[in-house]
Formats: sequence, C-alpha cells, structure tokens
Amino acid sequence: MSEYRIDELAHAAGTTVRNIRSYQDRGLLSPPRLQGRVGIYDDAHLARLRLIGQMLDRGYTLNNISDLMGAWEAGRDVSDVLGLEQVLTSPWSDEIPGWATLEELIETFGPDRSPEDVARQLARTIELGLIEPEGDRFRVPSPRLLHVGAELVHAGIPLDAVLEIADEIRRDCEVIAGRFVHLVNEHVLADADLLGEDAARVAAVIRRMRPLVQMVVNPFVARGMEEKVKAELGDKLDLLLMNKETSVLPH
DNA sequence: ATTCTTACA
DNA sequence: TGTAAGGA
Repeated sequence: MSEYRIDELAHAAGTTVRNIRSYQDRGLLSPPRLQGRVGIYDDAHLARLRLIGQMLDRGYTLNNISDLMGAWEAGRDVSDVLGLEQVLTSPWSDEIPGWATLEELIETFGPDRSPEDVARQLARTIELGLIEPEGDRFRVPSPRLLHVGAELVHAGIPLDAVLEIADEIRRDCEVIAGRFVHLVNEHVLADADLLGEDAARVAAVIRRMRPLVQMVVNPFVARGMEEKVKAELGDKLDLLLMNKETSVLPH
C-alpha cells in the first residue's frame, strides 16, 4: 500500500491524527496531496512520521527535531548543529567566541608551565593551525576543537601529547577526506558536463560529502574505540565501564 | 461517516 | 496532546 488517509496513516505510524496535524503545522511533515478536501498521504509521510516517533522516543523535543531536519534539508552538516549546541552550552563559549588572549590560553592549558614550555607549545599550536596570532591576540578558527583539547588536558593528558595526537588525527582525516574526494572525482566528475545539466547534480553530491563522510566515519570510530580500548587496556577498563553504565543508566 | 479548522484546556 | 464544535 502506498496511499493513506490521515487516520490510516496515524495507525500505521503509531501516532494520532492530532499529532500528524500538529507536526504539519510545525513544518516537520510535508502537507498531503489534496483530493478534493481530504489529504492523501504516501510512504514518504509514513517514513518521516516513524522517524519523528523514534526521535521523540530518544528524548528529542519537537524543536530539536525541527532544527535537525531543517539543517539536513538545507544540505548542511547536521553535526554542525549538534556541535553548535555543545559550544553554546559549554562554559567556554562565553569566554572564547573565536578569539583568545595569551593569558586565557595559558590559564586554560596549564598555568603552571615553564615559559619555555609555553613558548614551544604555543608555536606548535600555531603550526597546527589551531590558533593564529593576530596583533596581541589569537584567532581561534575552531573554538570547538580548542575546547576538545582543553578537555583532554583537564582530563590529565599532557599538552604535548594532545598536540601530537591532534596532528596525527588531522593527517588521518585528510586521508579519509582524500578517499572520498577521489571517489567522487572518479565516478561523478569523470564524465560529467560541468557546464551543463550535470552541474546541479555534481554540486548536490559535493554538498552531501561532508555529512556523508561523518555518517560513515562515526560508527567506525565508535566500533574502533571499543576494540582498541579492549586491546590496549584489557579488562581493567571493562569493570570500570560496567560500573559507570549502571550508575548512568537511570536518566 | 470522515475530514478539516479553530479553539480551549 | 486530547477534545469539542461547526461545517464541508
């Protein structure tokens, strides 16, 4: 079956007629095709309703869902939306909206370092492109990235190690990005007429690249973390994680 | 009999 | 989110 009246759709999606109309009002669900005065829905509507239901079950509010769907449909990077939320709600966003003073950097990444260490690590951070000196301040191209570094340092990881791994990860990611670009270049761009009708199609593929890459990478990172943690730390950490899970679950 | 809109709780 | 009224 591919066509539904509103009550049939509601039943199939496990929601109510009232909610379907409500989602429609919020722009979460596209309007039905009209046949006379009654709305005719299809499987696309059903799929979206199921998605909405799943997200609601996972604790998203209708506003959350609205934001995410908006970002997705704008072809934007969904993780940017999530990341923005993190940055906005993290203590850092108030203090560093893209600029940092030397004092702030020292305070955040270890006030107790020797001047030599500070100078060396500062140079390294600049070399990595994490900060850019500009006048007597530093521009921070990605506050999120810097914030992650700060968290690692606060977790007890030496700044030198954090900087080194940042460089390694950057290179790893460039490899991954390179693979995808190569893929597109070979299969999409190869015989495309860039000035003709193909242009829009190619542009669409390229716009989807970033979110797609992240969608692919994320599960692999999650799986890799599990495997590597086991391999490197053994069952010591297993016990710890089990205890954590049981104490965190009831939320 | 069902759907739709509007409004209220 | 449920319910009700009024109209198509």
